[in-house]
Amino acid sequence: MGPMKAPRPQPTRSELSLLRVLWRLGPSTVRAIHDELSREREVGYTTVLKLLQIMTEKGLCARDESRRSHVYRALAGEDETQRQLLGDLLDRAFEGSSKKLVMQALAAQPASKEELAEIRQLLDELSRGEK
Amino acid sequence: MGPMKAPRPQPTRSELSLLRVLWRLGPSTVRAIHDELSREREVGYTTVLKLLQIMTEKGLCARDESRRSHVYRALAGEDETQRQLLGDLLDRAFEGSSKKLVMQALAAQPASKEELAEIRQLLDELSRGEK
DNA sequence: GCATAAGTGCGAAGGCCTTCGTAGATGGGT
DNA sequence: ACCCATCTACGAAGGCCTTCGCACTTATGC
Repeated sequence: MGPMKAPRPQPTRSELSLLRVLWRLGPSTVRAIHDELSREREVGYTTVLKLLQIMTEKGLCARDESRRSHVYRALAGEDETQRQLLGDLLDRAFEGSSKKLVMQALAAQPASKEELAEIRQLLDELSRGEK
Repeated sequence: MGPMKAPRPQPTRSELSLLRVLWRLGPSTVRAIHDELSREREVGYTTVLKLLQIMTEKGLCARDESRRSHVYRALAGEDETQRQLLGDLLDRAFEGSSKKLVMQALAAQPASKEELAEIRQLLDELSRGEK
């Protein structure tokens, strides 16, 4: 048995909002991240900085200190994070039934016809694999 | 415009775990809820009591005090709560795209063939309405 | 070179969540 | 009537999250 590596912790609410910015912009300075985030909500510069430092400690992102303005990049992937959050919600609120979850999601937030078609296609692939 | 009635707050992690018990058991005493919850994790009796009191204040449940042992019942419905949680996650992590959410959910937590069929059926209904 | 702007690090306040101990009230059995 | 088990109420501790002010450092422009 090798050493157990700590799984990436689940991002908190505000950490996730920073991750979303990072996913959108790619590696960025605090300044850039702050500016981008400020477009959707008011937030202090040092708040963003502090959060990024915490996220770096937790392994959610990494930073390049070679320049004076450090450059942060996400370590947590978007898909990985989404699946992590979904898995958690699945356990907490849907007794692990992804069918229930999917049906509630579709019922609550109707998707467009095109999107429904894409989902159907995925469904087909899954059924085939499942056969 | 009538008076704005406060929307039901989103249940916290542990509130949700109590709601799940209430949904399963129906109206119950603290004792019964505690016993049931104890089957899955260790928790103090007064912890459950306190949480139920808080939930009552928040409007997540209501209690009948006509007997000495108060009887609690959920006010937040299961479907309603699930949709609320999904909606929140949708905003926070999926940029509001239910398609992305559904596809990640299906990819991450494969459902059985039967379940996939049920989902497909729902999809058909939605497509029809969407036409 | 010096003032100013921009950047990082530190620490701490305040809020919410979770948990539970303890006190006091109430009912049941003998 | 009394004792014990059961119940509710209250408060508070501790943890994590979020936010930011302040001090210090480092580049930039005149």
